[in-house]
Amino acid sequence: MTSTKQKILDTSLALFNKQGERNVTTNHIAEALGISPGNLYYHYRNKGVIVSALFDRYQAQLLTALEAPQEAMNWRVKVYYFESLLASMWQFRFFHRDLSHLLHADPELARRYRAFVQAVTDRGAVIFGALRDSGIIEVDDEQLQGLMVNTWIIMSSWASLVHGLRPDAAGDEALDERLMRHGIYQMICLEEPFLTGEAREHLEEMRARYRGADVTTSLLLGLPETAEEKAG
Amino acid sequence: MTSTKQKILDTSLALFNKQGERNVTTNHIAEALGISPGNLYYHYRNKGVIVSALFDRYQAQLLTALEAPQEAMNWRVKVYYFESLLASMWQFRFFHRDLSHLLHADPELARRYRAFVQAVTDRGAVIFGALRDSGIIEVDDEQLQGLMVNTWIIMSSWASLVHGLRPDAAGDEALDERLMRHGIYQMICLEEPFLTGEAREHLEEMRARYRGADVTTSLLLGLPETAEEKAG
DNA sequence: TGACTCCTAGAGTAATTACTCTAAAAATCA
DNA sequence: TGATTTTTAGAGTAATTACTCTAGGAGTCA
Repeated sequence: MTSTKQKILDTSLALFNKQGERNVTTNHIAEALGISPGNLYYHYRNKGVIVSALFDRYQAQLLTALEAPQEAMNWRVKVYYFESLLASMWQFRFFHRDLSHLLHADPELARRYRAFVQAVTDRGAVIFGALRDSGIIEVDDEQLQGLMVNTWIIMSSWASLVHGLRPDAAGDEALDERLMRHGIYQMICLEEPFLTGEAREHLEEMRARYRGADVTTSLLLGLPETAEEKAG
Repeated sequence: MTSTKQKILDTSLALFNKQGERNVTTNHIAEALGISPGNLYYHYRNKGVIVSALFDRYQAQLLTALEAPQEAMNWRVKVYYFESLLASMWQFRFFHRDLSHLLHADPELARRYRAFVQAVTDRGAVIFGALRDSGIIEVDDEQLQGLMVNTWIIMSSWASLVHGLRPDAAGDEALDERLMRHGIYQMICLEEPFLTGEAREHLEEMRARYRGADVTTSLLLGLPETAEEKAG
């Protein structure tokens, strides 16, 4: 028996992800829950604090996923990082999708977001450093820095990109999952040139595991991928 | 003497870039121009067609910038591509920043946007192919595909990223320019591992030319960069 | 039972905003 | 000049939407 307060967050998140924060009114949220608007406002005094509470969740989840590795780094641990990070960002994808508006509407959230990115890049640097120390990637300091920034961009934009190109994926869970995982594939492409040793040996295995389609852009652009689809 | 119709587009673009499409009402646009709302609606029957007209401009400009190279590819031409592409995207940065909402609000625009991305990736493939044929980069087909998708992500997200992290840059033209150019630096980081021959020899020169700061994340996160700034 | 607190309902409001309508000024043309 | 078309103004409207307010149910503890 989850509380009304929690259910409001869950439902808001689901609706925000599906329709975008701008298109979800507080009345919609209440209706989806079968409660009154007044009830909703009893628990959250305005829409902004719902968004803010969701950001709390998102932030906590992502920073946890970014905690420095306990054990020695290896290519399996690395993949685990990629996967859990992208999964969290996917779960709260409305946030990056509507980032510009959300930050504009709430300066305090904007401040917190910047601190959050700071924390993410700090922890990211630790992780990439560990990857280097473990001989998984071979990079100099400047390359590491560039790689990290680009990784953050890909990660934080992936859901938006997919949403813009494949709005039809909403509701199709299998396709949704496939598109999400292809984001990991793009992250693999990003670091592939720097892979060394054992990690490089497993490159093709990793690629195959996350590649969403034979032809990347077909998946992203929603073009037919197989001969049958083309025929049908 | 530019026509009112053109001036409406110019002003809308400026306001959209500065404040975000959602936060700019038709009345604001009219007021900024010193004309009446009625006048504005005489020229554009609703707000959507203004956005749509701006997309026309953006699309035309970007696809022109993506035309296949006439002459043989060399590293200078390549840099020219990067710079003119990112400049165009920067000029219309409101578009990618509010993409999710804009596409949601106008299914026809969404359709056109997808065709646009299709055209961009088609032309992008030609250009990256030319880079490979000219011996500037060394990549196999899969790497080329991954590189191109990642390049598009970085390019199309750069303005949003910057806006989220450095809202203070609005109004400071020098800083604005510097942040934009650092996007090119990130693109250089992206393809750096694949550079060969003469292009690689000019790598450091290129990096220095576009690098916005000694420490990348300082620029992005707005941290003090120099000893004086730290002291002050 | 009664008192007290938490939770809920739902009608209603104030503010915003995209957009309309009428009418008149300005430009164009016969 | 007069007729016609293009362009402009600006008051006004309908719809949306975040949010309020009052009143009452439901659980808890004396």
